[in-house]
Amino acid sequence: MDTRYQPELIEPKWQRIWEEARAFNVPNPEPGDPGDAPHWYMLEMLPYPSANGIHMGHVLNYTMGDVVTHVRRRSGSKVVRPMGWDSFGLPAENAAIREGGHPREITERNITTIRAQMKRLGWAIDWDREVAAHDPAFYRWTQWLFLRFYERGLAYRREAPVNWCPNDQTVIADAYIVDGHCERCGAQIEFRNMTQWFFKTTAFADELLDFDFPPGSIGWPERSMTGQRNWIGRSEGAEILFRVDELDIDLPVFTTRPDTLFGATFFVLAPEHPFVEKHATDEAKEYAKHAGAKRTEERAAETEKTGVFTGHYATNPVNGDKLPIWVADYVLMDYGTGAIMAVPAHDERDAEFAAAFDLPVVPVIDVDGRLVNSAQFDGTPAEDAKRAIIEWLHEQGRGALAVSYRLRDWSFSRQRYWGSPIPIVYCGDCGVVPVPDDELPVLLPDIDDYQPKGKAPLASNEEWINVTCPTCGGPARREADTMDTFVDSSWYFMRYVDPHNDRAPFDKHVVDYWLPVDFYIGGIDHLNGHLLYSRFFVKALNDMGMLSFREPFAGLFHQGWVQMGGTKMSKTKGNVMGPDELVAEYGADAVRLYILFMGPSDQDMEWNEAGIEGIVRFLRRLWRAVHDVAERAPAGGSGDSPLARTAHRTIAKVTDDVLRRIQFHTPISAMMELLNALSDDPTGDDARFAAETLVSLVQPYAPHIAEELWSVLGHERLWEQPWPEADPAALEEDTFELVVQVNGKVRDRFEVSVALSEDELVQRALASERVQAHVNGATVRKTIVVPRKLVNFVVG
RNA sequence: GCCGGGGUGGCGGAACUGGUCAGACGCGCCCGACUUAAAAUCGGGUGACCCUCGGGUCGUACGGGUUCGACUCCCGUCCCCGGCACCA
Repeated sequence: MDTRYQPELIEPKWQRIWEEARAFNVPNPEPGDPGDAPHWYMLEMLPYPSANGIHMGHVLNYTMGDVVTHVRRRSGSKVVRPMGWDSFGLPAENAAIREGGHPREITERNITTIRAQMKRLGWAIDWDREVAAHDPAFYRWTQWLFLRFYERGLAYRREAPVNWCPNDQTVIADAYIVDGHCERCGAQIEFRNMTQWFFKTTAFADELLDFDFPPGSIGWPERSMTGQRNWIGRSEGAEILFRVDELDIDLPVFTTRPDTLFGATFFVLAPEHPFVEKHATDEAKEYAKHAGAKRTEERAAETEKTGVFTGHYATNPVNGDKLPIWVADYVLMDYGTGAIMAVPAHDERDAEFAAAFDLPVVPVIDVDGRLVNSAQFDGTPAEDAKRAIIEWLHEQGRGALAVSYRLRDWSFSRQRYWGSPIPIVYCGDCGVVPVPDDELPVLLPDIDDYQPKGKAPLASNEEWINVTCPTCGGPARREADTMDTFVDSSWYFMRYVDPHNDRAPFDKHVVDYWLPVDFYIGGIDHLNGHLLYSRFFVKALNDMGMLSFREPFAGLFHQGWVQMGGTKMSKTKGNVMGPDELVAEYGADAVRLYILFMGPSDQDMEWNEAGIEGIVRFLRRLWRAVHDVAERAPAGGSGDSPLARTAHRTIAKVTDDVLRRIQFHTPISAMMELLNALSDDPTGDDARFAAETLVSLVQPYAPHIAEELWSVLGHERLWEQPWPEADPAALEEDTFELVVQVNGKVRDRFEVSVALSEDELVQRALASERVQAHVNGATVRKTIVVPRKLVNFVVG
């Protein structure tokens, strides 16, 4: 028999067997299935089909998902684990511009490559459920969902300042801007006023703050929930009306500090505030024009406060003070009301402004946190004063409790070609007209010129753009912008469970059966984008009655970045390391094990190929040991040997780490320890049991070698064998190593029976010569006994 | 500034509810076996310092504290990473 470990032979063999056996295809429940059998939705963020294929970050992500998939499957759950393609988007379009060809051809070529890479890694994916965002059978339903949002006012069009990427020639969502730069290409983002499509994410701002998962869910990491809450940025305060008497209008302000209302000494408007254009002096208008053109980051970077008096005064409703109205760029139009009451005594920014323009400062809170200079509120603690002043304002009809959010609506129209068309036409008579459902999908036409020119490439396709109005039959034009690819990824995980449905995006019963997703693995970079948008989609669709859950992802895990040279692998940085060469050299099993063995999977790791040798050695030793056992070890076994107990301990450790602790590297260490123990005694009592256990535990990590060795041990179809269970009796030890300390320092250790009483333990401990040497005749002041662990004598 | 996560051998890291001389497992390195040799493989060693070779002292960013006992809990300091940030 050839006993060399040759992954290049066994891996394709088992991959073929799994495919033929349809080992990992999982059908949906039959109609009428109550759905009470355990099931599990394992999801990993779908990949963009890059021309570079997948890199080690993907390998980490999908191997983690694979381990969980196998363990859950074999633990008795029906596990759905699909795969698909985030296949719209800029890189393919840019490649088409650069190198010619059609984005569709480029994308589909990449998908073919990546699918083969994925299959070569042996991931247990249900390929029957594969979906692709650019497939008309998929984007038909993306468009259909858009129309449902549109009908409810959750998708709308307005002119607004938006983030423009001058390099990609399109609008970018807030969540994908990093330090004022395009997250994708790195170009500096500009500020433009454009008519854009928005999803009304703010409609769910409050609800998005709560994370309400079904009982028993894994839940989200604390930092992720905190991160989204920060992004939403809820502030409680008051909206207060200040009257401009000479113009007979009210200017509302939002403040979180209504208790400082008596300290307001001036009033400031954002440069974009409509009041400025209508009522301010020419000088103030001129200032606003320049200041308003600057981006928020530029404004924040300015060290000196700037501003101009508008020529008008606002009346403080609480004391009748006439406050000069200024326009200054430290006030932002897109937060609160775009206007503030300035309280220089208690706000740093207002203080700077007051200092720069020599404006008065009136303190209204003393060192004890009580109000002063505040008439009838003097002496009230600030916290109480907030309520009291709001109440007073409310009675006067000059203010009310108010909540403000940092979150803004999601602009999702893109001025590029390779995305789903937005199913809207513009009619001279009827205005904005949605394309009727039975005309979906609005197919993305083939065009010759993808070059962005500051407007959508589709806009110049006269043949496509000119249509008849669905309402009146008159001439109309199609919307030429396409949808952000994050619209596709906001619902793909629901299409996965019902991918061939041609009557609806998905069947309610099917999504309600599988969702919410039990475990979702993906990068934390999508926290305020994709993950927030998906939650928004689910809440909206729940309101529409299309599904019964309120959260899409009941368990979330962020893998760390696989880095090279200290930065995350990415095409733009040119530090991408793919799995192909490694798989060819060491085999898929070794690559899978190694990427998980590198460290805690939620922590960033520096790619370093050197350590893979250790994993290859482990696999070779496993191979030899199991063959050795198969040939020489006796059948049966007492089940009571130290080796058997080690095997049971390993089962408990691996299971607990993977399922509860979500830690993938320590199980590998534990399996190495078991192999070390087995290698020491390959023909002993319970060697066969230990070998079978080890192979069974290795299977989720290294399924090919496990399957091969399982057959060497005389068994079949390991992938559907029950996950091993640790025998509690075997975990119980008859003896334990008693640690004896004197003054907290270990002085002796020896095996004792677990049956000994505390007194007996103390007697044994005192009997030790080493202990006596340290007690040395002194008085034992105190004795601490920790059952099954130690005895500590406090002496002296 | 606010919020979150960290700091353990030459390296990646372990120690899960304060309790087995902290350092599992692996990499690297050193020594040895096998070999003409190398590779592969196998065995041994590997926190620091001291040592009469029995062992001893110190050691988990730093300084304190709680405790019989602290990598683990508390207070303070330094540093690193991430999120939010002229958000009123």
